[in-house]
Amino acid sequence: MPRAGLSAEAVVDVALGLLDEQGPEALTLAAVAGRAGVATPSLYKHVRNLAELKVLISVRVMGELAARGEAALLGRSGDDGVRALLHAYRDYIREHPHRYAAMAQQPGPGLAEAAERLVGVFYAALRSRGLEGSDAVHATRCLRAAVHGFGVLETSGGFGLPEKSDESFALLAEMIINGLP
Amino acid sequence: MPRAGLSAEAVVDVALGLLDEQGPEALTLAAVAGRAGVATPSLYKHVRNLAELKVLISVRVMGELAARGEAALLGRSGDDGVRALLHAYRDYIREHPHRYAAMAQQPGPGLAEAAERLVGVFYAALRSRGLEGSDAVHATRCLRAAVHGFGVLETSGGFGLPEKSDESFALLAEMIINGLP
DNA sequence: CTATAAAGCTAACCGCATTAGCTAGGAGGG
DNA sequence: CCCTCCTAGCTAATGCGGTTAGCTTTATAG
Repeated sequence: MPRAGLSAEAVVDVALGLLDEQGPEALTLAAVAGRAGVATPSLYKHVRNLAELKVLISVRVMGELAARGEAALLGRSGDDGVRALLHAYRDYIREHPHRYAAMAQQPGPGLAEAAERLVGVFYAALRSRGLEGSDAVHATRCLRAAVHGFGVLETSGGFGLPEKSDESFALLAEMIINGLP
Repeated sequence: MPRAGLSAEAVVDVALGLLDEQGPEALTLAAVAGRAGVATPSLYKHVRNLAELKVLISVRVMGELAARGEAALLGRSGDDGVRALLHAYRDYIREHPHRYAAMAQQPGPGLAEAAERLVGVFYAALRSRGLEGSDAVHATRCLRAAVHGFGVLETSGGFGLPEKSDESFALLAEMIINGLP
């Protein structure tokens, strides 16, 4: 019988597939192993345990999100840049709700670098808007809070009424942009 | 040996204590039973299963939060009311971070009523500020998103830098209040 | 004083994470 | 071409948490 040829990266790939298709409940080592065509304990050759797998997933997702944000910022500056970043972030959440939900965690060890890059994107957008230092720190928090909160509420079904959530988000984005110091 | 004299309410009380002191990981039927001085399966006489216990916890927390908001709104109107509501909400999250984290869920059956009351508080604040109908719906979403996002980021350690988060929150609140239609 | 509904208990099962220790594929050196 | 060694993978086993079934006991109503 040929080997499966796994690796930590491959395990994360499989786990992300599972996450996207069946949600966070389904993210179990047994399920990942099954989908990878391997017995459960074999995963431990590539990943220390479930907790570490989750960290690796977070790192991957933070990277994707940061890349989206950086792309949105390309060639834009000022309010336009901030607006594009906010919308790019929210679009990602809508495309991969489970992936995003699996990310929101404390900045434990191993996550610091990826988290820094992600926050850096917000910081960069605000710098091009003319904010620096303490002002930028506070503003970054506001941007992150708004977009994170909106994404969570939207994808977890918190918006029951028929009003279009696109409109709600546009309002939120403009409120924040116009309110920046 | 005398009976423990449990009830669904009492089970929720015990569970909340556990949640507050040891976080969401520790919220296990075994732990609740132990703290209540009862064998694990005995809990099933009061609660259908763990999922239902979590729903009951959510209902309780939503109620507490709604009560806080209603109290903050008493005797205030317009921007003042909205500001007081936002701060009251955030204060609750800081006082009971685990409790709040355990609440954020989809509006499944049994939660609808409590969720409605909670959303109603936001709606009321906005009405006194002069918003109605569709405008109020969009604005409610913005308020909830901002305060939820900020609370989650703040309590999960997302704000690493030394800048005071009180200041950040005040900025967010004012940005939103000034940006209301 | 007794009958009954409810509260509690023990025993047992299942799924999942994790560990220990064995087996075998396959690459590198002789 | 064969031997050796590393390591991916396997099986077996443990422990914990949730859940179910079925028995026992308490307390209360009649």
